[in-house]
Amino acid sequence: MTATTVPARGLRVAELAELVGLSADTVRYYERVGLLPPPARTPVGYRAYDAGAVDRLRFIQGAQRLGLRLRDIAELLAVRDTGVCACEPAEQLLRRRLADLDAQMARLAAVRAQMVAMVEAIPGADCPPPTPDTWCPPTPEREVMTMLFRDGFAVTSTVTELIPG
Amino acid sequence: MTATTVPARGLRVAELAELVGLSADTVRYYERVGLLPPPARTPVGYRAYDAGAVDRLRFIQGAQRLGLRLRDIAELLAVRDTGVCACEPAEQLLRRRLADLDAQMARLAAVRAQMVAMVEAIPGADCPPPTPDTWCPPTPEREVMTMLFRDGFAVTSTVTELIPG
DNA sequence: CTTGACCTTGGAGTGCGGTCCAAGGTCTAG
DNA sequence: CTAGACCTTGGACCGCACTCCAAGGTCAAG
Repeated sequence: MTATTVPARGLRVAELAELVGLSADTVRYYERVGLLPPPARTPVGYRAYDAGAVDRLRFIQGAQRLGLRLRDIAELLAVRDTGVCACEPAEQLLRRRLADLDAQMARLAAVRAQMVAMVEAIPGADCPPPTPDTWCPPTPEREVMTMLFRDGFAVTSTVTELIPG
Repeated sequence: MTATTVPARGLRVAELAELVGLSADTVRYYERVGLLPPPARTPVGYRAYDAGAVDRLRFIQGAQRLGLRLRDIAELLAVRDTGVCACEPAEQLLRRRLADLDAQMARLAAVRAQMVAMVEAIPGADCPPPTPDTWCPPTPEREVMTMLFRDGFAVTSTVTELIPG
């Protein structure tokens, strides 16, 4: 059930692009790098896409939102195109990406804490002139944040474990 | 109190770089783009850095860990070099960056949830062949994560508010 | 005196994900 | 029939933060 019905003549590149919220250039770019298979052509050489292209682009956009790189997405699509279930490779990719994500979130949490500490420590008008190495205060080691996931998973982070140096 | 004492002859670019964990190329690059002032030179033209350069690089690294771009850091340093307290511009920069950071974390949390949902929904060996638009399951709207900061700040996110489409 | 490790410069290349351009062909409304 | 909006291609360019290169100068050890 694709939202908009595709005319029999096929979609022009700009029409397809607009349907999914990309630029025609981006769609052609995806074709160049192998994410989108070469579409049918009208007698005069215009690209003519069918509904599959819409789904494919939406899939790409979804995967991109998960933080996968085009390179990975291409791999996933290649497997999916086999007709074989793409779940196994997808699961590997997802699990790896999930670990990255958790690390990244922990890092961001630490950074956030340090920034909060710095903002809090900013004095009114009387801060000592350029103390080398800091612009204001050092950050002491302390617990910073707990991430509490609905799936029961939790991470607690401290500043210094994640911001060495 | 800079850890290592700087020889009277000044630090060669590679020595400075090693001291802070960068490459000599990167140090020269920082000079090119205006983050590091042109250092003294030996009679034969070699760069000769003093301890100030070490502090400056550490400052840059710290700011970089906060997610500031070199462009912003240059601005900050320019103000600091005035001799005037850099806190005011720093605070602006930090507050803006803090907002970005919170948004980014919320987005990551939502993405994480969607990924967890997808991984959980992956069937054993019997997943239906390439359903267009998904590789496996859709994500229902649901609460996903609460971030609980030590400073009393909290954010709760749901999937669909952050992953439209 | 030679060898090899450093230093200098300007400029080019990398990876990522696009974005824009020129020169030409096509299609549609008026 | 013409204007203007589309389409085609190959290739150049963007921002970011580096990273590498070539061609030449310098310096310390053996």
